Amino acid sequence: MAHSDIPLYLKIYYQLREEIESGKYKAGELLPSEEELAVTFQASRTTIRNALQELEKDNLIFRKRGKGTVVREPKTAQNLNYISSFTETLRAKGMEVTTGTLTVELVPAPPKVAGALELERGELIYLVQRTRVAGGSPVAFITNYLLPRMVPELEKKKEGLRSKGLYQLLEEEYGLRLHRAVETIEAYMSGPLEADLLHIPERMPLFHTVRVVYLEDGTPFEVDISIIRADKYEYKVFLEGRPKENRRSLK
Amino acid sequence: MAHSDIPLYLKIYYQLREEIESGKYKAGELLPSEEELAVTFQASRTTIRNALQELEKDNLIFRKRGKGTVVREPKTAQNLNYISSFTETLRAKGMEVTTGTLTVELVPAPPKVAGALELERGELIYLVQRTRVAGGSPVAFITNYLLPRMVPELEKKKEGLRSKGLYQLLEEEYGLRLHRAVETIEAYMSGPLEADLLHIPERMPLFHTVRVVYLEDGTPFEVDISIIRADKYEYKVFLEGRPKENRRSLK
DNA sequence: AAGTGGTCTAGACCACGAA
DNA sequence: TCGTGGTCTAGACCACTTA
Repeated sequence: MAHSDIPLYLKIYYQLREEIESGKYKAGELLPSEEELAVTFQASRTTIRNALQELEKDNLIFRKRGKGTVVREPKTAQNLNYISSFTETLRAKGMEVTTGTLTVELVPAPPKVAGALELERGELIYLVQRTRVAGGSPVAFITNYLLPRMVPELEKKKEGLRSKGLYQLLEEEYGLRLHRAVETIEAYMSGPLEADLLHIPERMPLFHTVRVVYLEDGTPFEVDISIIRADKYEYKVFLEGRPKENRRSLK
Repeated sequence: MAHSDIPLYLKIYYQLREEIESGKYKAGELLPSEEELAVTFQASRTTIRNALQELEKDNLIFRKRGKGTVVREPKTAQNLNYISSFTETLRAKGMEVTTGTLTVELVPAPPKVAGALELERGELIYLVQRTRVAGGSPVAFITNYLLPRMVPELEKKKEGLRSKGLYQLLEEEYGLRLHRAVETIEAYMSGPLEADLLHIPERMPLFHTVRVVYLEDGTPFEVDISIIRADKYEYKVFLEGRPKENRRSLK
């Protein structure tokens, strides 16, 4: 009698999420009190609170002491900024994305990349370069540098990169968990090189992004440099709250 | 003998944070086990876990079952994306920012803005337009639309906008708490209008951003439309984790 | 005054990682 | 096998909101 390994509080979380999303509890309304939920789910209040905490992380609810647990307007229950590849982002919008050119090779790390990834000068690193095609025309030229010790024999997985996003492959094939990333976005105009790579005229607006990705333990792991046609793409950034004051207790 | 109203778990959180930041526990090292901390702080393990959870939210630690609680590399303990004004962002980088032109007026809401702010067509709304100047030249033209019922008599605070960022004024003068925002970033080239507003040639790369800001209860409250010289500015985006799978229990 | 979420305790058993 | 964090219980008192 497989009683599933999912912790109780997560099961409760899923069910409540479903009920909120299905409209059983509407925006602005109160959820049943923690005490009531504890009875209906046959769980302790602590477990209920654990489930509610997950819903709060998802921004589906917020809580008012003395009042109750309020269902949020779905409009602001947006996702945060996740580490997604260009391909994943476009596909999530329903666009079809294919790969044009694709190369995978081991090269000495360029100085800037070596700095970001904490390497010695000239250490070998995987270089992946791809053209991404959407709607029949190239829309982005993407360069990735990856630490070889984390992705051994990457060149053998080359064909996987045609269909999957890079990050999906890193997760599925190497079990890597990406934790954080910092991305810098600039805009500039195409020159002769970009015109050639993306088959566009010169003096077209382009995004130039540099992203450094870190693993759970803080190791910098990958550098992603993308050149993207600005007339075919827009960035969405989700912002949350105001900068924290550095509160200190007065004693 | 004021024994302070701060909950015990927060006091423990502050102390541990201090000890991490002061270097008592170094990156990569383990914190004492929850059991040990419970003894030294004379608190239950639940309370200790509450404190550690706060540290985890701050990205100062992460936990490994069977192993212990690990102090993170400070490098990835970066801030997330907060709702900051253009001015605040530039000032945080140490740049001096002043205001060029500045207008505040009540106008009928344009259709797109009325849609984003859930207004009736033609309802009146505050329109704030400013030129931001850095290093002697205009770098951005910023347009804000704000709900009048939330910021009564905004025109009287006009001069405050010369020195402060808009969001700082909203907090300090109106006690508004900004909760979430969604920003869309595009790049395009200057035409005659932009050339005039920012004193630049045509066909220069520009950022065009549209931001909708929501309050805690989910009310859309403000629309910010900015045009920024791309040769003077870059965006930094902090990304966190991978998109959640939509796991469902199988029973 | 009654009901809500916030904090806290003292225990228990489990799953995982390392020795 | 042992120590770690993860889950869970049953109870308690407090702070805040609303009536």
